[in-house]
Amino acid sequence: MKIDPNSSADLSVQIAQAIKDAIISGKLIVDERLPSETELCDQFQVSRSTVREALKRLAAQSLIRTQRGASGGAFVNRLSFEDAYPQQVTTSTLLLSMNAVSFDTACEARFALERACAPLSAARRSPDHLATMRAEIVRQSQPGLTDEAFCASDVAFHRALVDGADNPVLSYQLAGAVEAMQPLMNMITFTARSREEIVALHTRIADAIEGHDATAADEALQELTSYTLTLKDSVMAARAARDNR
Amino acid sequence: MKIDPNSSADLSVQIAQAIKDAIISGKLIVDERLPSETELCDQFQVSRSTVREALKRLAAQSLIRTQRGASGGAFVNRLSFEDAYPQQVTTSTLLLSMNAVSFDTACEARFALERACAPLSAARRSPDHLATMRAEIVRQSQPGLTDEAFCASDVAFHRALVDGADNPVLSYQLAGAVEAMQPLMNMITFTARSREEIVALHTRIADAIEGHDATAADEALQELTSYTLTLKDSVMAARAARDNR
DNA sequence: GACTTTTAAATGTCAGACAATTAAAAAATG
DNA sequence: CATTTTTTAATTGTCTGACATTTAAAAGTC
Repeated sequence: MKIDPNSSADLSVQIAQAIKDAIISGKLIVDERLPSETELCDQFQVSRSTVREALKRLAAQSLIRTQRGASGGAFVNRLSFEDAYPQQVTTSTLLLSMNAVSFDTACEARFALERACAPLSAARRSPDHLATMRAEIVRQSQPGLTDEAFCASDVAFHRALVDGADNPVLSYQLAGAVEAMQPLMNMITFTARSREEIVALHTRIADAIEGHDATAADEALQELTSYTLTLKDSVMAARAARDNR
Repeated sequence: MKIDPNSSADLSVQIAQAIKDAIISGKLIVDERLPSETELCDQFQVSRSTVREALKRLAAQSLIRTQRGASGGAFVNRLSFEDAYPQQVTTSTLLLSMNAVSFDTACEARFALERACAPLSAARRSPDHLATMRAEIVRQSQPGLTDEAFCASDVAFHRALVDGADNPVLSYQLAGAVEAMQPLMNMITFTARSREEIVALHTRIADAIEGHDATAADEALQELTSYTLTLKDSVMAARAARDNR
């Protein structure tokens, strides 16, 4: 691991990159201990603050973890799917909010990806996933539910659908797409009528998944997509009318 | 923005989280300047090193950028899709390599997601995307190409297919799935025969996309999926035979 | 007015100290 | 000898103060 003394980049950035490269290339393996901060100072010929800033950069990306005390230090972290989920969700959420991604675009992406999972889920879903889906449908049918809770349950339902595909890579990728939609969905206030419709479609999806019927699941998902867009259009139209009043 | 003095978490972690929350919740908006390091020291009642470590954590996640000099400081960064791509690819790559995700699982995820994009791409692809796909097919047909270059071109082809859907959210999500597969694909050494087959399938895909034929594109992608798995199986079998010799 | 110089504010880096934590070694205890 | 307690040393976390570097704005010069 070496840094370029002629580079204009900050030293802590260069050091972080050097260590990151070593991890990606496999020169540093999971759970391996990095040299102590003092040793890294010697190695890179920089002060401890600089080394520490580099290490904090890596820690922020879950590439390393640190432990205090004797025989402590920085260790290469096994990047687990569990760790990566929330980061993926945060990033996706910020991408949507900061780049003014339209509801239609986000919705299209979400349902396109979800429809990709549905056939796999229909083939492989466990009783557990099915039970989760059914439970969320029950929750969604309860009258007193707030809009936020309804949306949260919606997310949980779709997460279960995706997880039913039993492919951690898909679940990870979809986590961002599905959960990041929640703030956008929250903007829609659901009437009793629309909730009923959504619950009906969710039930159709759950039935299809239970019956290993990929085609029926796909159809229901497609209808849910267009219904969601219809709903959004009517909410937007109503708002526009109110604002012009 | 406040931190909990009773928390056992590192101060720099708490401060980073407080600022992150402010960004996510919208209390700090894009391009807004954060207080200077000295001001943050006063505000959180900690030393400058601690504040700096917190800021480096945020910078590592592209949430802020810093500028030196007068009227410099830390600014809330607009998280662009371009910035998020490489992070997504790195994370996905590490997830695959550190969690011993099987080739089959990764392959399934990749093609499932790609098939989700294909119909949209067939409907909306620009001449530009089509030209890229054709150009990569030509490159893949050249005899002297190394396996690495062939795989890189393969990735470029599929990226163009995905980008043809003209949905930045999809492109972002797929970047991880498609590019992270490259190291795994590199493990397969492509014979002249298999390259021919792949180029033929790519041509069928490009033709279908050009003709706005979603069904044909999907069929070709499905065949490409099973061919890829066949190829991997034969390579693995050949290796096993060699090792037992 | 256009150019140059100076200044001040901000981040980047360094050096050294002490605090807090923790595992292991050493000592005490039964 | 086995177990518990104490000590020690290594390591990260935090603080303080200094200086270097960069940069935009202000001041000065022609």
